[in-house]
Amino acid sequence: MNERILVVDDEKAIADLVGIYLTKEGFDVQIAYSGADAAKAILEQEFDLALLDVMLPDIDGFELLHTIRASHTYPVIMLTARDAQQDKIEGLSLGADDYVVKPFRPLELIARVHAQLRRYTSYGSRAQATELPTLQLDGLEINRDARSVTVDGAPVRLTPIEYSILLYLAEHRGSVVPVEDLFRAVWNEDFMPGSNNTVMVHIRHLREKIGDDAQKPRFIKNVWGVGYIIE
Amino acid sequence: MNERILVVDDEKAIADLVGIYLTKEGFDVQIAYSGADAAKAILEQEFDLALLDVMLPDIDGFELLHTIRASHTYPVIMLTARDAQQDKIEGLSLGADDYVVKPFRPLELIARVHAQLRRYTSYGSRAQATELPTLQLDGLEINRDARSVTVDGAPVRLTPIEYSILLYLAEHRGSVVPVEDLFRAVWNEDFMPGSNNTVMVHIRHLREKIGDDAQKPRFIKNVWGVGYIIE
DNA sequence: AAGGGTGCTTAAGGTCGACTTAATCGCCCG
DNA sequence: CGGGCGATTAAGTCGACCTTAAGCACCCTT
Repeated sequence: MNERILVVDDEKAIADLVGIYLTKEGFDVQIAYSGADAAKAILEQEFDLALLDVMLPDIDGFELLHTIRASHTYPVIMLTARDAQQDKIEGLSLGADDYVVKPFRPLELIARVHAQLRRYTSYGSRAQATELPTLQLDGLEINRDARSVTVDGAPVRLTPIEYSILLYLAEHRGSVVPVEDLFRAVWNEDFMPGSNNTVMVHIRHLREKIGDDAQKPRFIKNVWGVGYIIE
Repeated sequence: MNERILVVDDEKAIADLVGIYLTKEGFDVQIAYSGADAAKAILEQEFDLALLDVMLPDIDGFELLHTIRASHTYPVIMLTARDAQQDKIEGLSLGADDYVVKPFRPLELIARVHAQLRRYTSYGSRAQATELPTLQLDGLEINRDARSVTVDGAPVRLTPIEYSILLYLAEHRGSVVPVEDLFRAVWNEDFMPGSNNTVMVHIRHLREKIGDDAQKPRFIKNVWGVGYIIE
């Protein structure tokens, strides 16, 4: 059973985008485009985590937070806009388990969601679908907390983009990741002709650092015409 | 028998939220929305810990603290508003065991409650794992009680902000702390473009005082594009 | 076997973050 | 009211990192 996540944002584009990323992560996503819909969903359904936009036309996010807390203990992450008055934002985000400032990188949001679920499922009542802070595969080890990577025990220093690429591929190991998806997850921008090359150069640097030979790669393999995969 | 906790805050929303979080942790929670109610509860009931808002319409939080201390020894944690630099010192010197600045993360509050209860119950009937007042790592030693720091045994004098930064990094050792998180934790304000530089200057002073070279740091290491880490 | 598309490599340039230094602001205290 | 200390802001340098471009190698199709 996958974790169920409630996403609340009146901006359809943002809500849908977030929904897509979370779905790709293997979550069951429910989207509400208004505070009213969200309130209804909160009362009628069970979730493992909620993502609330602070600014809603009908109900503000803080009220929804209270609605949730009245009968549930699952983590709540608030989405706040950067422009609005900071004091108000702080007040509103009071009581949330975490909050993310818009615009955010998809990977950052995903990371925070995972972090909260880790804490919730390990301390809470639910059976643990243990999301470990360190990811291990073959001789490759990724520590999310420290953002560190080791290959056969030897530490490897990666740049932010290299790390993001590796993490995304590792978290989707066993699945082919289209270059387009990879680009959007890491850069949070639309894929353009030419972006392809950018990704490739980073892949190359990455492979160099983790000791991967493009001709006979141990970790990051290319799927011709589609993208990359870690098996 | 669960520990009993008294929560005092005139803002119903906040008090209720705190109550929910504590209940979820397994505590018996009693909430007072006014200083008068709180005073009554203090006299009539026994508690293991109290959370007091400093700003109350009718009675000052410090007065409640005195009321408690007149006949009880259980830990008291003060909730202070943003501007708290002065309140902090005053509250502590007046006998509060800890303070939490609003807005706070629920997890932080819970952690402090647990810490205080551990200390309190370890002196009482219940044997418990001791909460170490001093944090040690390599040659760095941080004494929370005395707010003092030594490097290889040599005392180092830090300003409040420097100390806060070091303490936060030390408490999260092994994890990369994003500059934004660090800023929010120390300043209790939202991160703005330009805050970055402020953090850096303090990091520089800090490194200077603890004998850290930015090029090859022993304690505070930088993770490019993200933040800082003590390993 | 040839050709077009795709992936790999290399190198150069531009950008951005980290560090440093120094000047200014604000506050407490004498 | 001025001195001193700490906090903040500004400006400048340096180096790491990212992007872009171009040529080469490889794969797949016909």
